[in-house]
Amino acid sequence: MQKQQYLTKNQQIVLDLVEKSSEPLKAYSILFNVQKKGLKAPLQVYRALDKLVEIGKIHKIESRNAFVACKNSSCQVSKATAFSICESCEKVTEINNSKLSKYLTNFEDNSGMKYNKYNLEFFGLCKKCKNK
Amino acid sequence: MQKQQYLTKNQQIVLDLVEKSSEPLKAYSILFNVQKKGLKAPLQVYRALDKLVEIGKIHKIESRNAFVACKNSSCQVSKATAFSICESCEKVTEINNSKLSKYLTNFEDNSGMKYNKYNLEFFGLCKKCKNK
DNA sequence: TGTTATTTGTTATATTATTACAAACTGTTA
DNA sequence: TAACAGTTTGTAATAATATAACAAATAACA
Ligand SMILES: [Zn+2]
Ligand SMILES: [Zn+2]
Ligand SMILES: [Zn+2]
Ligand SMILES: [Zn+2]
Repeated sequence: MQKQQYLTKNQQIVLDLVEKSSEPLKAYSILFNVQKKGLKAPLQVYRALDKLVEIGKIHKIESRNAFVACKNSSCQVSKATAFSICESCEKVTEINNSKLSKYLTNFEDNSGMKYNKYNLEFFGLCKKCKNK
Repeated sequence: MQKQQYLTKNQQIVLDLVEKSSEPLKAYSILFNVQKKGLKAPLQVYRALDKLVEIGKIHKIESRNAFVACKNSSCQVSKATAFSICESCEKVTEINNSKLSKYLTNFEDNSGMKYNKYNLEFFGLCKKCKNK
């Protein structure tokens, strides 16, 4: 059998919720919201999240321990991700900038290490919060 | 009184331990190791860590929930950090590359957001692990 | 069908981090 | 000095995040 093509029921339930959300969701907030759909234990949510991250349908915002749906159709896997995070309202946006991704994907330093993945988080104030 | 110049006792104890370590340390591992020095509760460690991160003496590796001492003398505050992380042996190195930091510090996208901070984590295999 | 691998359900537990509040210490000023 | 304000510390309790272990159900397929 080749790599999974379809999402399992639990994965789909979790993905639907994350995609509907306008803000990053935390695992236990997801759990609370899918309990009526039958996912009763943390592990069921974490398993779904793990798989969805692996296949690039969602990303984890590491500094917030929260998850967002990928809005970037060219982002099939979670191996080159960049986000902007407002430190006031906590709005998170996935950055889709080909120059940036090219620059980082090709980045090499003198450590002899070959990078195959990166995650970048920018922090600041969004337009709205800046003007308050 | 102006901004704190000297570290408190607890901060110094925690910093000493993190600086001595060749690998990122987790908060509860730090706690275990400083208990003989009198820091008995998680909060004492977390408070020290928070302050040390704030003043740039240490950095948090977000994807690992672990802390490393800053090896970069020009890095007074934790507002522009980049790390390479080996996914096999978990070795972490702070990247000190002025081109990269200049590029990211000056990065602007079309969101109207002004960034004042970023954190970048590269993943891959270090030289040693690559040749296994 | 029987066999294997994957996914799921369930309980328990481990790990990471914060709240709340009282006590001790530090520097300032009446 | 004594009162005070601000900061740091100690302590207990608890919240929030994440994983281990194992049995049951389901899916792929020879
Ligand atoms: Zn994406
Ligand atoms: Zn904002
Ligand atoms: Zn540094
Ligand atoms: Zn390695």
